[in-house]
Amino acid sequence: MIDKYNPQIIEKSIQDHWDANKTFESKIDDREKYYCLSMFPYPSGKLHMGHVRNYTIGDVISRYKRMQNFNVFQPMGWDAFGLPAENAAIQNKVSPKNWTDKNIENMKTQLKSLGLSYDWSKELRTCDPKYYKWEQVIFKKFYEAGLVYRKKSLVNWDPVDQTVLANEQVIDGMGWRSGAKVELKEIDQWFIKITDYAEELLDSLDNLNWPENVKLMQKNWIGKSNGAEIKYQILGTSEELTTFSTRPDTIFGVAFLALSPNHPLSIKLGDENSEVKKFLDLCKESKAAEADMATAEKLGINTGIKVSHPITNKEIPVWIGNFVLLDYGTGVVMGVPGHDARDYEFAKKYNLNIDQVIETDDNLDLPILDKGKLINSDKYDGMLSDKASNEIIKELVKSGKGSELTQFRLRDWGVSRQRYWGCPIPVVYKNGEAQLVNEKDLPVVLPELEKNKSPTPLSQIQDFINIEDGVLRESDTFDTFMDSSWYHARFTSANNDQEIFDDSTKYWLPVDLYIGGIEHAILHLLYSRFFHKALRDLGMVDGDEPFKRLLTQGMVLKDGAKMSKSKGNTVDPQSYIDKYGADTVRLYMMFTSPPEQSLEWSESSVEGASRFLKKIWSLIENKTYKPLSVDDLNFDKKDLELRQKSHATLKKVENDYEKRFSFNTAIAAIMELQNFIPDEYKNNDINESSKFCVDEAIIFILKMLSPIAPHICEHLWKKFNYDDKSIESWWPKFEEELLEVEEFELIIQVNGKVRGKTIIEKNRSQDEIENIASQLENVKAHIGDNEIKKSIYVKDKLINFVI
RNA sequence: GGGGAUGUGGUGGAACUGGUAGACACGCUUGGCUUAGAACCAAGUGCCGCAAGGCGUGGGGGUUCGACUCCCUCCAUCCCUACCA
Repeated sequence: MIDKYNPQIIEKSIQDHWDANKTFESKIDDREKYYCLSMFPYPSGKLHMGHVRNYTIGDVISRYKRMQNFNVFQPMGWDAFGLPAENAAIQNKVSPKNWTDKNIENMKTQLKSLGLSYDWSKELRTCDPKYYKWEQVIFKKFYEAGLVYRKKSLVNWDPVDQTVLANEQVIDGMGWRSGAKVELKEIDQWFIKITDYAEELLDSLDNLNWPENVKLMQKNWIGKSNGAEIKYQILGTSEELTTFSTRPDTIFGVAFLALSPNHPLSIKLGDENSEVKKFLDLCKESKAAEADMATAEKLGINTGIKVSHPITNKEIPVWIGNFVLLDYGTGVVMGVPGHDARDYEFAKKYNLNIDQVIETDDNLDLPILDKGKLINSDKYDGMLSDKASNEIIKELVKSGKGSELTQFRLRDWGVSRQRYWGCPIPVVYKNGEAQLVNEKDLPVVLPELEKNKSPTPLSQIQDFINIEDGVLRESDTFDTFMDSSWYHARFTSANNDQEIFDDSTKYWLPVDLYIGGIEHAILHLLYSRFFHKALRDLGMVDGDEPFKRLLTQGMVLKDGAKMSKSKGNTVDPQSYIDKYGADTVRLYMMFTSPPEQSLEWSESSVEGASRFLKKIWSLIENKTYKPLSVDDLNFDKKDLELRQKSHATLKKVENDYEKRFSFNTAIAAIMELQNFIPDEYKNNDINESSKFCVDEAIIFILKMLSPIAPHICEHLWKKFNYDDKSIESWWPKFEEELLEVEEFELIIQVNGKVRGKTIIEKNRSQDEIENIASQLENVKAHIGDNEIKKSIYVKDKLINFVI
């Protein structure tokens, strides 16, 4: 009698067994290591579908690698500092710490119920002083290495709440809580010189086994551009305005210069002129986010100042433009309306000259953005853009009005946050002068909040910031991207209180495979790469890159949209785990979409996944392995076909798991194999050769499926009783000679359309093939009386007659 | 605004290197089992057409003997845009 498949019972008992035996704790040994890391979650309270998908992918690969005899390290931890904890604390009157701790506890239980093979003995949480102590140490070392400095920069300021707002907290220009009009404000902040590594961050992308789109995004983000620095003398003074341009070939088309509203000259003019001041104030009613800046209506004001063109000496007006960023280039743009879309829009609006200085073959309407041939450019007329740029730079160098310059779009990393729930920046100010806290005095511990008191920025906690007369503590915390830039390395030495990294770090790093959401393609991954390189230069880690291979998973959607509380379209994974079991949820996640694409949630497909596991269960549950030797058996055609299918499936699944991360097609192949087993083979009273073949298929199916559905496979493996080892202790081998077939299906096309199919032996000559193909009735009918002009033969695949 | 992706039946997807479009599932239809339903089993299922056949991978154009795949162009959706993580 077949027992019913009851996932709740078997999953719980196997998970308890894993826990009790510390099955997934890793130790250094002499096997090849494999460090498989999934991006750790922000402990928001509950797992969401994106987590389930991410962590299932990582677990499938970890389990597969373990079966391939790799020494696998798969840790898990918590990105535990951040804004949501502060918001929840204000809303629910609990401290951010308690809220976070409770969430972690809950989510950890959920992760365990998914059967994820984590080494929990290395668990980290970034809000733990034992963790962030080392972050403060790193910051100090960066400071000593000259990578840290202070400068003013813009933030979203809520004048009512008197706080700095994150971009997402500014809604339609208003503070989300106060509703007050948000303004840009300049404050002093700590910066890390990521730009020192811009060139290397760009160059070493080439060697990474990462998706091309991610590498491209990083490349564009770093944004190396070659151009020129060009100086314009301000008329009536000896002062100059310096601009950066990637298109010096368009210099004869300059119609205006535009200053950033935050440029020192703009601020000076604002102090002198109330109209300018009004305009600068207007520019402050913006949001710091680039997308908002770039889509805002282009506005400007003429300063009345004029500069002289460095080549023609013509007078050029200087404007202030709200679209000019202080942080990029020199904060001054040379406006060439004929050949730049933004400059064109600006010039149209304010009736400035629009001159064409570049000509191309196909473009007629200005602005012409492509390179081409110069016109209206004096002695450079007729020259091509690239050559002209070089010549013009030469002339500017000669006259001392310019030079060649390479610029990066990448800006230094502002790490200061004016918040409570973050890692304190280990600095004190003695009489206003910043000093790093001594290493022996680290960590600077985040002060606890008074009971039932909402969190406030550290600057308002007097006991914390006032140390003694004339000595104040820094009140900013670190950007949480700091916390997540080095956790992958700390996992390897998680329990070492004496050193940040140790011999284990040397053994496990780099991460062999890093898995996480595509939304982290730029910031988190770039910061982590930078950290790794900076730590390397401090002699703290080896190698140039932290993540050898990267897998970016797509979003989990419902009704075509990202699941979110505000849209009310969330699906709670836990209810599905409770109802169907972890194996079904894991199988569903892996089967429904390839990992890199977005996944549309579908209720009924979960049923389908569950149905497949039930089929596997009823196929195997009442069967036991029978030891037989191939040499004593005589296989008939059907037996051999099944063996061929089993081995071909194993080969395909290996390729899909390893090379393509294509779990959906691997599962489809396993389903095909399961469907391929003849019904009569499913009985227990069959002859020995058939028994051997069906046993082989069962062994392969369980082995291939176990990384995805580990509980049911482990359970059935034990019952099947092939050996007394865990199912994860070895991976089967396919036999290449079984895969060789003598026949194939020839496709016959006439003018590229399929008109016939026939099964024939391989390795025939083209003449033979043509002969056979043209005999087929349907092919004959389509050729008719027409002459065959040409025939194309693709060996052992198809023949195409062209008439 | 800029950067990066995606678009294939009623649905999720497959086609890996330019060579059979729709594997594998879901759903649906019909039949079996059942008092009935659920579950399960079997057959069918891209669209139009009685059929022969034609059409078909977001729209339009191109390259090729042959295009989901390569090129141009347009449209829609999603991700990132430096203080959400």
